[in-house]
Amino acid sequence: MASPLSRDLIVRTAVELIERDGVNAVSMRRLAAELGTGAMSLYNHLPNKAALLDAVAEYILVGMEFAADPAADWREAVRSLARAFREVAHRYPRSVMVVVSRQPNSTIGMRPVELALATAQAAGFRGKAAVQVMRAVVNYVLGCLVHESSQTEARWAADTRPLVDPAELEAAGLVNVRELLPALAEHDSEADFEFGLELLISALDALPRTAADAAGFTG
Amino acid sequence: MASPLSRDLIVRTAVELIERDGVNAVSMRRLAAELGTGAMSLYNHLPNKAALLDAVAEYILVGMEFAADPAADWREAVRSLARAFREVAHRYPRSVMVVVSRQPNSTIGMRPVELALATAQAAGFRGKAAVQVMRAVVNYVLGCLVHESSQTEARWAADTRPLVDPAELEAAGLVNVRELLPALAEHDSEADFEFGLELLISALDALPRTAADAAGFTG
DNA sequence: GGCTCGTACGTACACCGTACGTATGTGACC
DNA sequence: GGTCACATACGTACGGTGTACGTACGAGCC
Repeated sequence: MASPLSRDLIVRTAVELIERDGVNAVSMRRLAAELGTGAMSLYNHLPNKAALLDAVAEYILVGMEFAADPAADWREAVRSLARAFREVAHRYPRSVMVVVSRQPNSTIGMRPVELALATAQAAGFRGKAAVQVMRAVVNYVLGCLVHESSQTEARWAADTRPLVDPAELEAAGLVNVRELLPALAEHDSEADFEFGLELLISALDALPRTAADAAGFTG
Repeated sequence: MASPLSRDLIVRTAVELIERDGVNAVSMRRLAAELGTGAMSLYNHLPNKAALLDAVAEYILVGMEFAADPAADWREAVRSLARAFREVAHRYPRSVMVVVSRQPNSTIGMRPVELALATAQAAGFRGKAAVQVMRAVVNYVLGCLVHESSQTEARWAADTRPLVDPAELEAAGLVNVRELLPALAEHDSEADFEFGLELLISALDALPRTAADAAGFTG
Protein backbone atom coordinates (compact mmCIF):
# COMPACT_ATOMS: atom_id res chain seq x y z
CA MET A 1 0.00 0.00 0.00
CA ALA A 2 1.24 3.46 -0.82
CA SER A 3 -0.02 4.91 2.45
CA PRO A 4 -0.30 2.73 5.53
CA LEU A 5 -4.04 3.19 6.10
CA SER A 6 -4.61 4.76 9.47
CA ARG A 7 -7.84 5.72 11.16
CA ASP A 8 -7.12 9.36 10.52
CA LEU A 9 -6.49 8.80 6.83
CA ILE A 10 -9.71 6.85 6.53
CA VAL A 11 -11.70 9.59 8.21
CA ARG A 12 -10.16 12.33 6.10
CA THR A 13 -10.88 10.38 2.94
CA ALA A 14 -14.44 9.84 4.10
CA VAL A 15 -14.87 13.59 4.50
CA GLU A 16 -13.48 14.16 1.01
CA LEU A 17 -15.86 11.55 -0.34
CA ILE A 18 -18.85 13.13 1.38
CA GLU A 19 -17.96 16.56 0.06
CA ARG A 20 -17.46 15.23 -3.44
CA ASP A 21 -20.36 12.81 -3.82
CA GLY A 22 -22.62 13.35 -0.82
CA VAL A 23 -23.30 11.34 2.29
CA ASN A 24 -25.32 8.68 0.53
CA ALA A 25 -22.36 7.85 -1.70
CA VAL A 26 -20.30 6.78 1.29
CA SER A 27 -20.08 3.06 1.66
CA MET A 28 -17.34 0.96 3.16
CA ARG A 29 -16.55 -0.52 -0.23
CA ARG A 30 -16.52 2.82 -2.00
CA LEU A 31 -14.38 4.38 0.70
CA ALA A 32 -11.99 1.44 0.64
CA ALA A 33 -11.73 1.68 -3.14
CA GLU A 34 -10.89 5.35 -2.72
CA LEU A 35 -8.05 4.26 -0.46
CA GLY A 36 -6.96 1.50 -2.81
CA THR A 37 -7.76 -1.29 -0.40
CA GLY A 38 -10.47 -3.77 0.49
CA ALA A 39 -13.59 -2.92 2.43
CA MET A 40 -12.76 -5.15 5.37
CA SER A 41 -9.42 -3.52 5.99
CA LEU A 42 -11.23 -0.49 7.29
CA TYR A 43 -12.58 -2.58 10.13
CA ASN A 44 -9.11 -2.85 11.58
CA HIS A 45 -9.34 0.81 12.43
CA LEU A 46 -13.04 1.38 13.00
CA PRO A 47 -15.57 -0.97 14.58
CA ASN A 48 -18.40 -0.14 12.15
CA LYS A 49 -19.84 2.46 9.83
CA ALA A 50 -21.61 4.35 12.59
CA ALA A 51 -18.25 4.82 14.26
CA LEU A 52 -16.86 6.11 10.98
CA LEU A 53 -19.56 8.75 10.76
CA ASP A 54 -19.06 9.63 14.41
CA ALA A 55 -15.40 10.07 13.64
CA VAL A 56 -16.23 12.27 10.67
CA ALA A 57 -18.42 14.43 12.89
CA GLU A 58 -15.68 14.71 15.47
CA TYR A 59 -13.06 15.49 12.83
CA ILE A 60 -15.13 18.38 11.57
CA LEU A 61 -15.96 19.65 15.04
CA VAL A 62 -12.29 19.64 15.95
CA GLY A 63 -11.55 21.57 12.75
CA MET A 64 -13.37 24.59 14.12
CA GLU A 65 -11.13 27.61 14.43
CA PHE A 66 -11.92 30.04 17.16
CA ALA A 67 -10.48 33.48 16.82
CA ALA A 68 -12.24 34.70 19.92
CA ASP A 69 -10.31 37.21 21.93
CA PRO A 70 -11.09 36.57 25.60
CA ALA A 71 -10.38 40.19 26.37
CA ALA A 72 -12.86 41.40 23.80
CA ASP A 73 -16.43 42.39 24.40
CA TRP A 74 -18.64 39.36 25.04
CA ARG A 75 -20.92 40.44 22.19
CA GLU A 76 -17.99 40.18 19.83
CA ALA A 77 -17.14 36.81 21.34
CA VAL A 78 -20.66 35.57 20.63
CA ARG A 79 -20.40 36.75 17.04
CA SER A 80 -17.00 35.18 16.67
CA LEU A 81 -18.19 31.87 18.07
CA ALA A 82 -21.31 31.75 15.97
CA ARG A 83 -19.33 32.61 12.86
CA ALA A 84 -16.79 29.93 13.64
CA PHE A 85 -19.61 27.40 13.59
CA ARG A 86 -20.89 28.75 10.33
CA GLU A 87 -17.44 28.92 8.80
CA VAL A 88 -16.72 25.26 9.44
CA ALA A 89 -20.16 24.39 8.12
CA HIS A 90 -19.26 26.17 4.91
CA ARG A 91 -15.94 24.42 4.73
CA TYR A 92 -17.69 21.04 4.84
CA PRO A 93 -21.14 21.88 3.51
CA ARG A 94 -22.25 18.36 2.69
CA SER A 95 -21.03 16.96 6.00
CA VAL A 96 -23.06 19.34 8.12
CA MET A 97 -25.99 16.98 8.50
CA VAL A 98 -23.66 14.21 9.55
CA VAL A 99 -22.37 16.34 12.40
CA VAL A 100 -25.79 17.61 13.34
CA SER A 101 -27.57 14.30 13.31
CA ARG A 102 -25.34 12.63 15.85
CA GLN A 103 -24.85 13.93 19.35
CA PRO A 104 -21.25 14.48 20.35
CA ASN A 105 -20.14 11.73 22.69
CA SER A 106 -16.53 12.75 22.82
CA THR A 107 -14.79 15.01 25.25
CA ILE A 108 -13.00 16.81 22.46
CA GLY A 109 -16.35 17.70 20.92
CA MET A 110 -17.13 19.74 23.99
CA ARG A 111 -14.60 22.44 23.22
CA PRO A 112 -17.20 24.62 21.50
CA VAL A 113 -19.48 24.13 24.49
CA GLU A 114 -16.67 25.19 26.78
CA LEU A 115 -16.08 28.38 24.82
CA ALA A 116 -19.76 29.15 24.57
CA LEU A 117 -20.19 28.75 28.32
CA ALA A 118 -17.15 30.91 28.95
CA THR A 119 -18.70 33.59 26.77
CA ALA A 120 -22.04 33.33 28.51
CA GLN A 121 -20.28 33.78 31.83
CA ALA A 122 -18.33 36.70 30.43
CA ALA A 123 -21.67 38.23 29.52
CA GLY A 124 -22.62 38.02 33.17
CA PHE A 125 -24.82 34.97 33.18
CA ARG A 126 -24.30 32.41 35.88
CA GLY A 127 -25.30 28.81 36.42
CA LYS A 128 -28.48 27.73 34.74
CA ALA A 129 -28.89 31.10 33.03
CA ALA A 130 -25.50 30.70 31.35
CA VAL A 131 -26.52 27.30 30.04
CA GLN A 132 -29.84 28.61 28.77
CA VAL A 133 -28.20 31.56 27.05
CA MET A 134 -25.70 29.26 25.40
CA ARG A 135 -28.40 26.87 24.26
CA ALA A 136 -30.49 29.67 22.80
CA VAL A 137 -27.64 30.94 20.66
CA VAL A 138 -26.42 27.47 19.73
CA ASN A 139 -29.89 26.35 18.74
CA TYR A 140 -30.30 29.41 16.56
CA VAL A 141 -26.98 28.82 14.86
CA LEU A 142 -27.80 25.14 14.49
CA GLY A 143 -31.07 25.99 12.80
CA CYS A 144 -29.33 28.35 10.39
CA LEU A 145 -26.77 25.71 9.46
CA VAL A 146 -29.39 23.03 8.92
CA HIS A 147 -31.36 25.44 6.79
CA GLU A 148 -28.34 26.38 4.72
CA SER A 149 -27.26 22.78 4.41
CA SER A 150 -30.67 21.81 3.15
CA GLN A 151 -30.45 24.49 0.47
CA THR A 152 -26.93 23.54 -0.49
CA GLU A 153 -27.86 19.90 -0.88
CA ALA A 154 -30.89 20.94 -2.87
CA ARG A 155 -28.70 22.91 -5.24
CA TRP A 156 -26.49 19.86 -5.67
CA ALA A 157 -29.40 17.63 -6.58
CA ALA A 158 -31.14 20.45 -8.43
CA ASP A 159 -32.32 19.42 -11.85
CA THR A 160 -34.24 22.64 -11.90
CA ARG A 161 -35.40 25.07 -9.27
CA PRO A 162 -39.08 24.24 -8.79
CA LEU A 163 -39.98 27.79 -7.67
CA VAL A 164 -43.70 27.55 -7.20
CA ASP A 165 -46.21 29.15 -9.46
CA PRO A 166 -47.69 32.45 -8.17
CA ALA A 167 -51.10 31.52 -9.52
CA GLU A 168 -50.95 28.26 -7.62
CA LEU A 169 -50.11 30.16 -4.45
CA GLU A 170 -53.05 32.46 -5.01
CA ALA A 171 -55.31 29.44 -5.39
CA ALA A 172 -53.99 27.95 -2.18
CA GLY A 173 -54.67 31.18 -0.33
CA LEU A 174 -51.03 31.84 0.40
CA VAL A 175 -51.29 35.53 -0.23
CA ASN A 176 -48.38 36.54 1.95
CA VAL A 177 -46.07 34.04 0.34
CA ARG A 178 -47.10 35.31 -3.06
CA GLU A 179 -46.65 38.92 -2.08
CA LEU A 180 -43.22 38.35 -0.57
CA LEU A 181 -42.06 35.90 -3.22
CA PRO A 182 -39.28 38.15 -4.51
CA ALA A 183 -37.97 38.68 -0.98
CA LEU A 184 -38.25 34.93 -0.33
CA ALA A 185 -36.47 34.10 -3.56
CA GLU A 186 -33.35 36.13 -2.92
CA HIS A 187 -31.56 34.13 -0.29
CA ASP A 188 -28.81 36.06 1.44
CA SER A 189 -27.91 33.44 4.02
CA GLU A 190 -25.15 35.60 5.36
CA ALA A 191 -27.41 38.58 5.99
CA ASP A 192 -30.14 36.38 7.46
CA PHE A 193 -27.66 34.73 9.77
CA GLU A 194 -26.24 38.02 11.00
CA PHE A 195 -29.68 39.52 11.41
CA GLY A 196 -30.89 36.82 13.76
CA LEU A 197 -27.60 36.79 15.58
CA GLU A 198 -27.76 40.51 16.28
CA LEU A 199 -31.36 40.02 17.35
CA LEU A 200 -30.30 37.51 19.97
CA ILE A 201 -27.32 39.54 21.11
CA SER A 202 -29.42 42.64 21.59
CA ALA A 203 -31.96 40.62 23.56
CA LEU A 204 -29.21 39.19 25.75
CA ASP A 205 -27.86 42.68 26.23
CA ALA A 206 -31.18 43.80 27.59
CA LEU A 207 -31.52 40.83 29.92
CA PRO A 208 -31.07 41.42 33.66
CA ARG A 209 -28.05 39.80 35.28
CA THR A 210 -27.82 38.18 38.66
CA ALA A 211 -24.51 39.96 39.00
CA ALA A 212 -23.64 43.09 37.06
CA ASP A 213 -20.10 41.99 36.43
CA ALA A 214 -20.39 41.35 32.74
CA ALA A 215 -17.14 42.06 30.97
CA GLY A 216 -17.63 45.12 28.86
CA PHE A 217 -20.95 45.81 30.51
CA THR A 218 -21.32 49.54 30.38
CA GLY A 219 -24.97 50.18 30.90
CA MET B 1 -55.83 -7.56 0.28
CA ALA B 2 -57.74 -6.40 3.32
CA SER B 3 -57.14 -2.73 2.60
CA PRO B 4 -56.69 -1.52 -0.96
CA LEU B 5 -53.21 -0.06 -0.54
CA SER B 6 -53.28 3.61 -1.34
CA ARG B 7 -50.51 6.16 -1.31
CA ASP B 8 -51.95 7.71 1.82
CA LEU B 9 -52.10 4.39 3.64
CA ILE B 10 -48.51 3.64 2.69
CA VAL B 11 -47.32 6.99 3.97
CA ARG B 12 -49.23 6.70 7.24
CA THR B 13 -47.83 3.23 7.79
CA ALA B 14 -44.34 4.53 7.06
CA VAL B 15 -44.77 7.18 9.75
CA GLU B 16 -45.94 4.53 12.22
CA LEU B 17 -42.94 2.42 11.33
CA ILE B 18 -40.51 5.31 11.78
CA GLU B 19 -41.99 6.16 15.15
CA ARG B 20 -41.89 2.57 16.29
CA ASP B 21 -38.52 1.39 14.98
CA GLY B 22 -36.70 4.50 13.76
CA VAL B 23 -35.89 5.83 10.33
CA ASN B 24 -33.20 3.28 9.62
CA ALA B 25 -35.71 0.46 10.05
CA VAL B 26 -37.74 1.71 7.11
CA SER B 27 -37.17 -0.30 4.00
CA MET B 28 -39.52 -0.97 1.14
CA ARG B 29 -39.68 -4.66 2.06
CA ARG B 30 -40.29 -3.99 5.73
CA LEU B 31 -42.92 -1.40 4.98
CA ALA B 32 -44.62 -3.70 2.50
CA ALA B 33 -44.59 -6.53 5.03
CA GLU B 34 -46.23 -4.17 7.50
CA LEU B 35 -48.96 -3.66 4.90
CA GLY B 36 -49.21 -7.37 4.14
CA THR B 37 -48.00 -6.99 0.57
CA GLY B 38 -44.92 -7.27 -1.59
CA ALA B 39 -42.25 -4.63 -1.81
CA MET B 40 -42.82 -3.89 -5.45
CA SER B 41 -46.49 -3.10 -4.98
CA LEU B 42 -45.49 0.11 -3.26
CA TYR B 43 -43.97 1.33 -6.51
CA ASN B 44 -47.42 1.56 -8.03
CA HIS B 45 -48.08 4.49 -5.71
CA LEU B 46 -44.65 6.02 -5.22
CA PRO B 47 -41.83 6.35 -7.73
CA ASN B 48 -39.05 5.55 -5.24
CA LYS B 49 -38.00 5.61 -1.62
CA ALA B 50 -36.97 9.26 -1.69
CA ALA B 51 -40.49 10.14 -2.78
CA LEU B 52 -41.81 8.09 0.12
CA LEU B 53 -39.74 10.06 2.60
CA ASP B 54 -40.75 13.31 0.93
CA ALA B 55 -44.35 12.24 1.34
CA VAL B 56 -43.73 11.43 5.00
CA ALA B 57 -42.28 14.90 5.51
CA GLU B 58 -45.23 16.50 3.81
CA TYR B 59 -47.72 14.39 5.77
CA ILE B 60 -46.20 15.57 9.03
CA LEU B 61 -45.99 19.18 7.93
CA VAL B 62 -49.64 19.12 6.96
CA GLY B 63 -50.49 17.65 10.36
CA MET B 64 -49.48 20.89 12.05
CA GLU B 65 -52.31 22.47 13.97
CA PHE B 66 -52.32 26.21 14.25
CA ALA B 67 -54.40 27.70 16.98
CA ALA B 68 -53.24 31.19 16.20
CA ASP B 69 -55.84 33.87 16.67
CA PRO B 70 -55.32 36.47 13.97
CA ALA B 71 -56.86 39.07 16.24
CA ALA B 72 -54.44 38.34 19.03
CA ASP B 73 -51.24 40.14 19.78
CA TRP B 74 -48.53 39.28 17.25
CA ARG B 75 -46.24 38.19 20.09
CA GLU B 76 -48.79 35.60 21.07
CA ALA B 77 -49.09 34.58 17.44
CA VAL B 78 -45.33 34.01 17.25
CA ARG B 79 -45.47 31.89 20.40
CA SER B 80 -48.40 29.96 19.07
CA LEU B 81 -46.72 29.32 15.75
CA ALA B 82 -43.44 28.26 17.28
CA ARG B 83 -45.23 25.96 19.69
CA ALA B 84 -47.22 24.43 16.87
CA PHE B 85 -43.94 23.46 15.22
CA ARG B 86 -42.66 22.00 18.43
CA GLU B 87 -45.92 20.21 19.17
CA VAL B 88 -45.91 18.38 15.87
CA ALA B 89 -42.26 17.54 16.37
CA HIS B 90 -43.20 15.93 19.67
CA ARG B 91 -46.06 14.08 18.08
CA TYR B 92 -43.64 12.49 15.59
CA PRO B 93 -40.33 12.67 17.45
CA ARG B 94 -38.43 10.16 15.36
CA SER B 95 -39.62 11.62 12.08
CA VAL B 96 -38.36 15.11 12.80
CA MET B 97 -35.05 14.59 11.07
CA VAL B 98 -36.82 13.25 8.00
CA VAL B 99 -38.80 16.46 7.73
CA VAL B 100 -35.83 18.66 8.48
CA SER B 101 -33.41 17.02 6.14
CA ARG B 102 -35.46 17.52 3.00
CA GLN B 103 -36.55 20.89 1.75
CA PRO B 104 -40.28 21.24 1.19
CA ASN B 105 -41.02 21.15 -2.53
CA SER B 106 -44.76 21.16 -2.19
CA THR B 107 -47.15 24.07 -2.15
CA ILE B 108 -49.02 22.61 0.78
CA GLY B 109 -45.80 22.63 2.80
CA MET B 110 -45.77 26.40 2.53
CA ARG B 111 -48.72 26.90 4.84
CA PRO B 112 -46.47 27.39 7.88
CA VAL B 113 -44.46 29.89 5.85
CA GLU B 114 -47.64 31.73 4.97
CA LEU B 115 -48.70 32.00 8.60
CA ALA B 116 -45.24 33.03 9.73
CA LEU B 117 -45.14 35.76 7.13
CA ALA B 118 -48.61 36.94 8.10
CA THR B 119 -47.45 37.17 11.69
CA ALA B 120 -44.31 39.05 10.73
CA GLN B 121 -46.43 41.52 8.84
CA ALA B 122 -48.81 41.79 11.77
CA ALA B 123 -45.77 42.68 13.86
CA GLY B 124 -45.18 45.59 11.53
CA PHE B 125 -42.40 44.21 9.38
CA ARG B 126 -42.63 44.67 5.65
CA GLY B 127 -40.97 43.15 2.65
CA LYS B 128 -37.48 41.84 3.18
CA ALA B 129 -37.63 42.63 6.89
CA ALA B 130 -40.67 40.40 7.27
CA VAL B 131 -38.84 37.57 5.58
CA GLN B 132 -35.76 38.03 7.73
CA VAL B 133 -37.79 38.13 10.91
CA MET B 134 -39.58 34.97 9.91
CA ARG B 135 -36.35 33.21 9.04
CA ALA B 136 -34.74 34.18 12.33
CA VAL B 137 -37.57 32.69 14.36
CA VAL B 138 -37.95 29.66 12.14
CA ASN B 139 -34.24 28.94 12.24
CA TYR B 140 -34.25 29.17 16.01
CA VAL B 141 -37.20 26.81 16.28
CA LEU B 142 -35.59 24.50 13.76
CA GLY B 143 -32.41 24.36 15.81
CA CYS B 144 -34.35 23.55 18.96
CA LEU B 145 -36.21 20.74 17.25
CA VAL B 146 -33.05 19.24 15.79
CA HIS B 147 -31.43 19.46 19.17
CA GLU B 148 -34.36 17.80 20.91
CA SER B 149 -34.62 15.18 18.22
CA SER B 150 -30.98 14.32 18.62
CA GLN B 151 -31.49 13.82 22.33
CA THR B 152 -34.62 11.79 21.84
CA GLU B 153 -32.93 9.49 19.38
CA ALA B 154 -30.00 9.19 21.74
CA ARG B 155 -32.31 8.11 24.53
CA TRP B 156 -33.79 5.49 22.24
CA ALA B 157 -30.41 4.05 21.41
CA ALA B 158 -29.13 4.70 24.91
CA ASP B 159 -27.47 1.67 26.39
CA THR B 160 -26.22 3.97 29.08
CA ARG B 161 -25.79 7.69 29.39
CA PRO B 162 -22.10 8.27 28.76
CA LEU B 163 -22.01 11.47 30.85
CA VAL B 164 -18.39 12.46 30.72
CA ASP B 165 -16.05 12.17 33.63
CA PRO B 166 -15.44 15.45 35.52
CA ALA B 167 -11.79 14.56 36.00
CA GLU B 168 -11.44 14.07 32.29
CA LEU B 169 -12.98 17.48 31.69
CA GLU B 170 -10.54 19.00 34.11
CA ALA B 171 -7.67 17.40 32.23
CA ALA B 172 -8.98 18.74 28.94
CA GLY B 173 -9.18 22.23 30.38
CA LEU B 174 -12.94 22.41 30.06
CA VAL B 175 -13.39 24.20 33.36
CA ASN B 176 -16.66 25.88 32.47
CA VAL B 177 -18.22 22.65 31.31
CA ARG B 178 -17.15 20.99 34.51
CA GLU B 179 -18.44 23.81 36.66
CA LEU B 180 -21.80 23.92 34.93
CA LEU B 181 -22.16 20.17 34.57
CA PRO B 182 -25.19 19.95 36.85
CA ALA B 183 -26.91 22.72 34.91
CA LEU B 184 -25.96 21.03 31.66
CA ALA B 185 -27.19 17.67 32.84
CA GLU B 186 -30.70 18.74 33.72
CA HIS B 187 -32.32 19.21 30.34
CA ASP B 188 -35.56 21.14 30.48
CA SER B 189 -36.16 21.38 26.75
CA GLU B 190 -39.45 23.14 27.31
CA ALA B 191 -37.91 25.89 29.42
CA ASP B 192 -34.94 26.26 27.09
CA PHE B 193 -37.25 26.55 24.11
CA GLU B 194 -39.44 29.17 25.76
CA PHE B 195 -36.44 31.11 27.01
CA GLY B 196 -34.94 31.55 23.56
CA LEU B 197 -38.32 32.26 22.06
CA GLU B 198 -39.00 35.08 24.51
CA LEU B 199 -35.51 36.35 23.84
CA LEU B 200 -36.28 36.65 20.14
CA ILE B 201 -39.71 38.15 20.71
CA SER B 202 -38.35 40.81 23.02
CA ALA B 203 -35.67 41.64 20.49
CA LEU B 204 -38.25 41.92 17.74
CA ASP B 205 -40.34 44.08 20.00
CA ALA B 206 -37.46 46.51 20.35
CA LEU B 207 -36.77 46.61 16.64
CA PRO B 208 -37.68 49.75 14.70
CA ARG B 209 -40.46 49.42 12.13
CA THR B 210 -40.70 51.02 8.75
CA ALA B 211 -44.34 51.61 9.59
CA ALA B 212 -45.62 51.83 13.15
CA ASP B 213 -48.78 49.96 12.36
CA ALA B 214 -47.94 46.78 14.17
CA ALA B 215 -51.04 45.16 15.54
CA GLY B 216 -50.93 45.49 19.30
CA PHE B 217 -47.98 47.82 19.06
CA THR B 218 -48.31 50.04 22.11
CA GLY B 219 -44.84 51.24 22.89
C1' DG C 1 -65.38 -13.09 -26.57
C1' DG C 2 -61.33 -9.91 -26.79
C1' DC C 3 -58.69 -5.35 -25.53
C1' DT C 4 -56.72 -2.22 -22.59
C1' DC C 5 -55.11 -0.80 -18.33
C1' DG C 6 -54.12 -0.41 -13.50
C1' DT C 7 -52.63 -2.92 -9.74
C1' DA C 8 -50.11 -6.73 -7.51
C1' DC C 9 -46.62 -10.43 -7.42
C1' DG C 10 -42.09 -12.66 -8.21
C1' DT C 11 -37.60 -12.85 -9.76
C1' DA C 12 -33.17 -10.85 -10.48
C1' DC C 13 -29.27 -7.70 -10.09
C1' DA C 14 -26.05 -4.81 -8.09
C1' DC C 15 -24.83 -3.07 -3.97
C1' DC C 16 -24.79 -2.67 1.11
C1' DG C 17 -22.69 -3.67 6.14
C1' DT C 18 -20.10 -6.89 8.22
C1' DA C 19 -18.96 -11.83 10.38
C1' DC C 20 -15.45 -14.96 9.68
C1' DG C 21 -11.38 -17.42 7.90
C1' DT C 22 -7.00 -16.82 6.01
C1' DA C 23 -2.56 -14.85 4.42
C1' DT C 24 1.43 -11.95 5.16
C1' DG C 25 4.76 -9.19 7.42
C1' DT C 26 7.10 -7.62 11.66
C1' DG C 27 9.19 -7.55 16.06
C1' DA C 28 10.31 -10.33 20.47
C1' DC C 29 12.40 -13.89 22.58
C1' DC C 30 14.94 -18.24 22.57
C1' DG D 1 18.14 -18.56 12.65
C1' DG D 2 13.76 -20.41 14.50
C1' DT D 3 9.28 -19.78 16.02
C1' DC D 4 6.24 -17.37 18.33
C1' DA D 5 2.46 -13.73 18.91
C1' DC D 6 0.26 -10.10 16.85
C1' DA D 7 -1.33 -6.46 13.84
C1' DT D 8 -2.87 -5.61 9.48
C1' DA D 9 -4.80 -6.71 4.92
C1' DC D 10 -7.50 -9.74 1.80
C1' DG D 11 -11.35 -12.83 0.22
C1' DT D 12 -15.47 -15.02 0.69
C1' DA D 13 -20.09 -15.31 2.23
C1' DC D 14 -24.67 -14.05 4.24
C1' DG D 15 -28.62 -11.54 4.77
C1' DG D 16 -30.57 -7.24 3.61
C1' DT D 17 -31.30 -3.08 0.42
C1' DG D 18 -33.50 -0.30 -3.68
C1' DT D 19 -35.53 -1.17 -7.76
C1' DA D 20 -35.75 -2.75 -13.04
C1' DC D 21 -38.34 -5.90 -15.41
C1' DG D 22 -41.54 -9.65 -16.66
C1' DT D 23 -45.73 -11.79 -15.47
C1' DA D 24 -50.52 -12.37 -13.82
C1' DC D 25 -55.03 -11.10 -12.68
C1' DG D 26 -59.20 -8.27 -12.40
C1' DA D 27 -62.42 -4.44 -14.05
C1' DG D 28 -64.39 -1.68 -17.69
C1' DC D 29 -65.53 -1.34 -22.39
C1' DC D 30 -66.10 -2.78 -27.43
